[in-house]
Amino acid sequence: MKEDPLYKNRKVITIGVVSELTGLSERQIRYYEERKLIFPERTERGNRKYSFSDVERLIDIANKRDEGVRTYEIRQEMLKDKKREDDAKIRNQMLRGQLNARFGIPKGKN
Amino acid sequence: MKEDPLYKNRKVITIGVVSELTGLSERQIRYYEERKLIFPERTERGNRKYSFSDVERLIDIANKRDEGVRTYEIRQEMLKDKKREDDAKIRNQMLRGQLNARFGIPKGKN
DNA sequence: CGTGTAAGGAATTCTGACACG
DNA sequence: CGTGTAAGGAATTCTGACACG
Repeated sequence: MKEDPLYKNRKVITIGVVSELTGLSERQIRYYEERKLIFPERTERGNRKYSFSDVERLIDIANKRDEGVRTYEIRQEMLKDKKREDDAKIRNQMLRGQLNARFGIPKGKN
Repeated sequence: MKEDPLYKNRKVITIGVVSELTGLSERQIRYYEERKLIFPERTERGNRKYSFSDVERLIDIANKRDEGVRTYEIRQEMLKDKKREDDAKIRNQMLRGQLNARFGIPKGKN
């Protein structure tokens, strides 16, 4: 979908730097992964790599945790948001399909 | 000058990842720093951190090296480009100053 | 000049576990 | 549940140097 040069989503930051950037301990960062709140990639030998998006998400998580929200609840919210996005995407595609079928709208920029 | 959320310029990538991203050896990357072609930041204990801009510059450097351009020459080109930019910036500021002095143009963005 | 490599040490990261609560 | 910590090992990074050319 997105272009590759979206620096924001490229997983290139090691956990130590993420820890500095977010103020979270490495233990916390790894735990949030265990709870499926964050999904780093891995280097060949297993070192975690995060994107700027991940860093922002971690800051969000940290704020919610400060408010007392549990990791399970944070995950539920995430899944809800994801569902909304996916539904919106599907509605969009259906609309395009209809328009295209009836009027032969030339394919726009995605 | 620029906003902080410019992911492109934030120095967060370790040399190992930069090596993967550019295909250059760590030795080469450190050498280009020695030759003042690249300027990573350092973590508290001395580990180098690079930005996406740095990665792109390194790829440029690698291409020029492949063409046989020497590091010294690459540096000269860099300095020339920098001077052009700086001169343009100054001309721009002078123009703003003139306009402002004569017509009191409200301060624009930057 | 540009890059490879072996050297030795220090810092990083990883996993699984025990602890407290 | 969420996080700290000590444990042991493996991988990372650093610097200064020798090598070749």
